[in-house]
Amino acid sequence: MSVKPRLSRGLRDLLPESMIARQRLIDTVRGIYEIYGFSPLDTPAIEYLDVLSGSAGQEAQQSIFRVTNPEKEDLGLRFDLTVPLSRVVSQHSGISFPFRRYQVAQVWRADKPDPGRFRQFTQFDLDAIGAPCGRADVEIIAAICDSLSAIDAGPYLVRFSSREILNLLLRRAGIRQERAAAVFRVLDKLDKIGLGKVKLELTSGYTDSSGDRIRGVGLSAAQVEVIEEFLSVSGATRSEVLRKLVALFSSVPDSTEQLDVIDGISSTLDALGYHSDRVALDVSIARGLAYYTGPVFEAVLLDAPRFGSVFGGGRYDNLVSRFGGPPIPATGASMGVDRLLAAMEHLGRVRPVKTAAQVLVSVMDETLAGQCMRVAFDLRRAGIRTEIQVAPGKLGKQLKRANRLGIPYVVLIGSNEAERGVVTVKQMAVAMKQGAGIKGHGEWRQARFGQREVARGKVAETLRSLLDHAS
RNA sequence: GCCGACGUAGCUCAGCUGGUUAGAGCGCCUGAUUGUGGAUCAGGAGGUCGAUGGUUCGACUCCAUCCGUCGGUACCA
Repeated sequence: MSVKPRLSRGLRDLLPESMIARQRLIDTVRGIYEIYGFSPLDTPAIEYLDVLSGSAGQEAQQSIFRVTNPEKEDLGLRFDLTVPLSRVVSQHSGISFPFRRYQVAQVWRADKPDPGRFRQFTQFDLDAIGAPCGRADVEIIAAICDSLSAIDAGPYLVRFSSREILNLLLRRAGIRQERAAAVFRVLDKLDKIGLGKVKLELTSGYTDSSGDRIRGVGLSAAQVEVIEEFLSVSGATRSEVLRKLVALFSSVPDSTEQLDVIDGISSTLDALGYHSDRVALDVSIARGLAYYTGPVFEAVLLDAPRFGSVFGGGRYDNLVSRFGGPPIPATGASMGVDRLLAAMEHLGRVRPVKTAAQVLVSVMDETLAGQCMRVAFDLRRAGIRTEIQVAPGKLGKQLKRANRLGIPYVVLIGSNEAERGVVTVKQMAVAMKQGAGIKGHGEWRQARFGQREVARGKVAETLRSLLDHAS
């Protein structure tokens, strides 16, 4: 009885066609983070369950994939990279702060999968631990911008706000701090469900179209009015929004100090060239997450708003202290690699590439295979990504393979070439263009479009110049 | 998690109110002067009809449960 090949729910294979674009994106972003002087970190996929679940509520524990080991300990797969990071900085006493690291790795959540949302997915995190509010947040936001620009994701907007601004709102509206998490979670949905439903959910709740009862937070009408007034604060620039916030919160004690922090971040961003057209102060950004304590931010692709935020992050000054010791100020952001790729694919900004190979060295005649191999290795040593035909087959089949995989050049070495110490270089695209009008099979075959003979010693040089001109 | 729809070849689907050997297009493989992709033509492979149980003389078709997919909603550290 054979085993049926299959994958469990929410898991998927990433075939070469997906992996090539993905790795290029990751390489590009890694380059940005290294330019910023961040260092790489890796941690195990498996952590102790209590290490993972401490920070999150019990509802969060449900989405942890549980595992065990031969010692029968309770373990789980990491659901993000921030919690393992806070373990690392608490556990390794030799670490010197600020600890600025990046990490790209798989994480797992046992949630219901949705389009573009899987149970195993990749996050690319950038964090600075031991960095108080200010420059560290600025450089995280700047790195988000530089990454989105570098990967050519199209127009984007980083929106940021601050938990402290939201706390001012709570004080102005007379909402107790214990309700903060519930209120923020509802506010975070503004984009998705609109003001009307947000207001309902903040008060009495409502019954949605599927008949599901949505529980309300139970605020008073007067409190919701204050929130609505706050949410209507907007402006063309960050400084305009800030001016309005200063006016709005003038009656709340200490509000200017809190808003000065945001003002500082905003003006530094301006000085560095990150202006309001791509980094907006948007008071509706709450981030659902409970552990944020200061600035919070997220990024969307403006042409693909339905994919939601492709970066998310914020300041979490208390997270590390749950492993004991003093609070360590920290800030960071996480790129949703899968979501970002899905959005860019949707926008046609990811060119599908089936293979990394630029050249296929065909093998027409097994007795000449040695020569073919030598040519292939000459190309490889010249830095040209080269596949050599490793399975037997007719030339037609080999060309078909190159065509299908999108390999732009094929090197042909048969007895004709071998006798004269040359090889034939075929440019697949040129041949396709030249043969466009041809109807008959025989004529097509004999025309041998897009081919040129090159001396054996010049193959690498020739292909190098062809490739350079093509790109 | 909850509500709803759906599940037939690798993909997109057809299959009349239950009735013999389940079809098409695309894709794939082979071939059409043995050293040439494409187009065209000719062949071919591939499905225990999502799984299990039930109703029936008989089930791809009806029923139940499970699994999965899609849509909505919730969640998203």
